Amino acid sequence: MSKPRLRFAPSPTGSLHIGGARTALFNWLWARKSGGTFVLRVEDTDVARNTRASVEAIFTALRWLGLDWDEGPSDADDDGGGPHGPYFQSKRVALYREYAERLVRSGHAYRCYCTPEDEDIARRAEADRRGVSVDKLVGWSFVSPWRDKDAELDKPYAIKLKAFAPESKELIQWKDLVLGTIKIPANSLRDEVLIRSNNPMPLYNFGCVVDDHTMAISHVIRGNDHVINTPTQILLYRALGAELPTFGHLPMLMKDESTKLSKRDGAVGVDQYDQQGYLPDGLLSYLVRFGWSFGNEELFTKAKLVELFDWSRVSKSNGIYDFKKCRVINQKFIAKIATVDELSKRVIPFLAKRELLVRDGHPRLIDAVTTVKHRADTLAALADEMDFYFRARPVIDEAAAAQLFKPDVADALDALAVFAEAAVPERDERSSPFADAKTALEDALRKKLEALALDMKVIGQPVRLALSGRTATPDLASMMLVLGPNVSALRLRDAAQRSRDAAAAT
RNA sequence: GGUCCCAUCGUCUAGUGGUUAGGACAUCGGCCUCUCACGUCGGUAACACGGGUUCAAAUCCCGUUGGGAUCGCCA
Repeated sequence: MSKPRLRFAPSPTGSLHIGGARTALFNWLWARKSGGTFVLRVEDTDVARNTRASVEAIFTALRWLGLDWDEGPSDADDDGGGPHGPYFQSKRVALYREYAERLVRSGHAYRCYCTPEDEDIARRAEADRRGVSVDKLVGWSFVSPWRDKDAELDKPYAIKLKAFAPESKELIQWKDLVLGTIKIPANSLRDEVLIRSNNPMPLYNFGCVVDDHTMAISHVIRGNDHVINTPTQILLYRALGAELPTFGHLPMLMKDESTKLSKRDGAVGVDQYDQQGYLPDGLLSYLVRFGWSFGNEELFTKAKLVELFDWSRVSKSNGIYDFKKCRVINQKFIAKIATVDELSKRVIPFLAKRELLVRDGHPRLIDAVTTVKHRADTLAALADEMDFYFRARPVIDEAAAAQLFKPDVADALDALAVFAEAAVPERDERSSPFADAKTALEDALRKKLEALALDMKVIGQPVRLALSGRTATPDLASMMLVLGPNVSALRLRDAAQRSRDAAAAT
């Protein structure tokens, strides 16, 4: 048994949709789990809707997610040159033509000289006959008069598959990896156009099968909306005399119980998650739950996913996409799974957006992240929590300052500035673990307050505001530690000064 | 309407003939506490309905209801 080959075959009509990302993930997971191959193929046959920018966006999104492909384009201009290329359908038109003609010769397909206009006329006639409007005409399909003729006229023609079989009692069936055995009556199928009369691009089902066949794809894993395409594709495989791949249809992502998730429903583009500061594995942890679960665990690294993934745990029912829950998962991922090191690297661009130029390896970066990682649900929020550490002067919450910086706390703030200079250690990479240093400083601070006859409940908020400019931050000792003795003292003295000035103002 | 698929707390789910139907998120309340978080303890909350099969059904079968997909010379 040869190694599985799976593929993700997006159509470049926009940025990568989270539904597409979910599909890509499942294909990628099984390829990695099984030691198989993950192929990326671009289904760019809809010239009117495809854009170069979309191709780039999809590649960027896939790379950001870490879903690397073994075969496929290397970028929008370069086909990559894998063993089964090209990987852009637009570059494979000769192949489709060749296969279509072969099907005509073998009698599985035929040349249909009806024009789309002919079909349209027939459609209207049928609608009139039934007394309904054309857009209400369902369950009707055009039957071509050319179906059983072997004509070769000097006119444009479409190539159609002979699938329409009203008298057939046959059931087309397959064992779906997710859904189990599915049986569909052969006579419910239509004669599908394989290649148009006026356009060399193949239609979806045909291009898909020719490519999956020639690319030796063994597992076709896709959304549930493709179940209905499967029987036609099976017919195509048969006509080609090709072996059937294993099909698997994943449940859909819904907006609510009765609406499919659409572009207007908020953040549905993977790029938006990147911009908002989600972690790739955080997003993936949420997405993987649409179809797969592992007990009550909901936080997974890719490595863990590859280890745990199995088809037997894939579910059949649609799921409602919950943006809030997605955010919560990301928050937990930041707090519990992501390493401080990774977060430090990833938060830098988000600090830069706030004009805080912190370089990787900055001595306080790791400590700073340590103090706030359980307080943020995105990297953007993380950067916000860390903002005051890296600003020359904290941005003071003036409303809070008016309440907290009163003359009666000035002496206390000055005293604590002295304390900071004496008791807060300079930290570097060789320092003791942050938690230990924090505990030690906490004790010292407590003793100091006792000696000064100050109540933490009273002086806590003024100190917090002095150090950070804010009223909600990590604990005092942690902040002093990250800021260091000199900056801590400086900020406390500034606050003491303001407190005295407040007396003059009133 | 035809064809196909699906159905456990608000949401995601565990459950594969015998469970007080479990968890997570959300929600509500307590604790912790220098603030906000985090953490922690506890509460509310579900097998869509109706028939079978069986000593026993959330689990198997049938039907009903509800929901989804699809019915293009789109993908």
